[in-house]
Amino acid sequence: MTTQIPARVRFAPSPTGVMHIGGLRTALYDWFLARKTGGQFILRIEDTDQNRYDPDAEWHIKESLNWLGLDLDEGPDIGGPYAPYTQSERLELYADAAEKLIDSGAAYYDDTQAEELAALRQRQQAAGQAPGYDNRGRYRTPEQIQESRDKGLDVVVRFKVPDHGDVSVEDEVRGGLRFDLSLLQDFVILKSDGFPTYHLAHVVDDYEMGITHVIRGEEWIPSLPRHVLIQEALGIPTPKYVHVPLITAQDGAKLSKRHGAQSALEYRDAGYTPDAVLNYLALLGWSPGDDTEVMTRGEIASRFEIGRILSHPAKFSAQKLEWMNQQHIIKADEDVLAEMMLPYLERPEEEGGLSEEVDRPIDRSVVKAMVPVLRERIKVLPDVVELIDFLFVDEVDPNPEEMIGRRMDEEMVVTALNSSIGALTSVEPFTTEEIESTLRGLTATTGLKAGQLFTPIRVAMTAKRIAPPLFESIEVLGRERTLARLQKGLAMFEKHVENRNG
RNA sequence: GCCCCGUUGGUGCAGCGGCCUAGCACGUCGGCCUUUCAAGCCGGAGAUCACGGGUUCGAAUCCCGUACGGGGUACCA
Repeated sequence: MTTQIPARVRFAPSPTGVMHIGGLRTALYDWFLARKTGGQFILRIEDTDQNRYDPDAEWHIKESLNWLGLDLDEGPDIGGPYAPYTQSERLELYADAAEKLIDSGAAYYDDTQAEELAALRQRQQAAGQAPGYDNRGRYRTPEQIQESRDKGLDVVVRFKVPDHGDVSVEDEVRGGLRFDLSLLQDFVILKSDGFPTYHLAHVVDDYEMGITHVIRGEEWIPSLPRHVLIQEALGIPTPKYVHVPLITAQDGAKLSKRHGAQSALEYRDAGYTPDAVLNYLALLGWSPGDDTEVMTRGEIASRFEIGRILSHPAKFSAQKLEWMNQQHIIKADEDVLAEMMLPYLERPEEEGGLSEEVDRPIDRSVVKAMVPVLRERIKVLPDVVELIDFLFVDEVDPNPEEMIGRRMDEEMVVTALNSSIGALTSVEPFTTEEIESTLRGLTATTGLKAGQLFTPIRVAMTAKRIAPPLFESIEVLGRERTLARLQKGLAMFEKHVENRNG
């Protein structure tokens, strides 16, 4: 591996709602780059929009990062050499920068009011012109501005965009980008409430914090020239810009609520493992260059390369995510997997957990014992609930009719149950291996096929047609409970037949 | 409208001028295995590499145009 300069990257969400998978994927790439290069992964909260501020959002963001295991080197809670990491606490910095730009003539105070701007836009549209600010505030005198201030009118700071020329920037995933400045109007950098706009704030902070790579969604490409212009005017360097492609839904549109679960924590609650989500998301817009798909986070981090980020949008596939989750569940460490399953089993019944009659905490040794046969049968963690709930309740209520499997008659059911009760009574030791060889031996003495023998047992034991492998289940259920269920099943079946026939 | 980005089977990717009669994976279909369900294994179907022009001995790969998709055009990020 070539030696690399440690990258300082920041994930800079604005706290306006839940954290969606698009943002999560950006955070992922930040983290991968930082970890691969031995740099720092920083969280910066961009709360410069007071109107859209959502007090729960910051918690949600941190919780999401934490769940995915994206550990921070610097951020609001843990601090760091460039604290504070919340923009609303750094307002002077932006005000200073704005002032500097005004002093140098790169920016100016503008007292054009919102209504005036709206009217302008309306007129432009009515005339079939492109809507946009017409730079009318450029030549206000200090006296005029002061007068507006005295009257309590809104005053903003706008950046003065050159009327001609163009700006060229290098994007790490798309290459050289060129923008015609004659198409760009003067834009606001400091709002009338004293807060900066994104354009000013992120440029100032990225410089102050020594950010080397700005990784963000491609929706930012059109405003790239603004950022470069500010940097030039401030006399600060341009960091490397990395615009990652959007993630879209199956219909090609932006992922939204109607496309199902989309926030990180919803995936957690639905039983996806952090590693699977991490792996799947990483591949949505990046690939290692060969056909490798299932990878650990360490493998991804070491193979991650900015140059291999795709430039076209990716469609989110819930199906492939499920498959990915399954792959990670199959590969996970047994003990870790058992621990991961516990919360889904123990959560309230109405949230999908085990029946209320089962006491919490549940016996984790039961879960642990079943993990080897469960892991390849579930796509998401909560799938285990209905697979092993029969092991936690005192009794089950089987449907006698289901005991009659394919190519079976009633007598076979009775034979199967009777013979297995006899055999299991004396099996010693009561282990999966012994149970299996004993029960299989019954096929010779009873003349039943394996399926004919095991179907009644399965249904009597679990009250299900679909269940985990029998022998393991019997061992875990234990001799007493197994026999009790088989006996009850047999009694139920005989009664059922009696009723039906007579 | 204008500006920007993109376009390989239903989906995600590989491909970086000849090794491509386009490879892998998800999904789908069929088979094997099998106590149910899975997992696993084997095999099949599925792509005029968006379209049209160039450049070249040779293009999915380079250039131009068109179409289509997405993004942007705020005192939102």
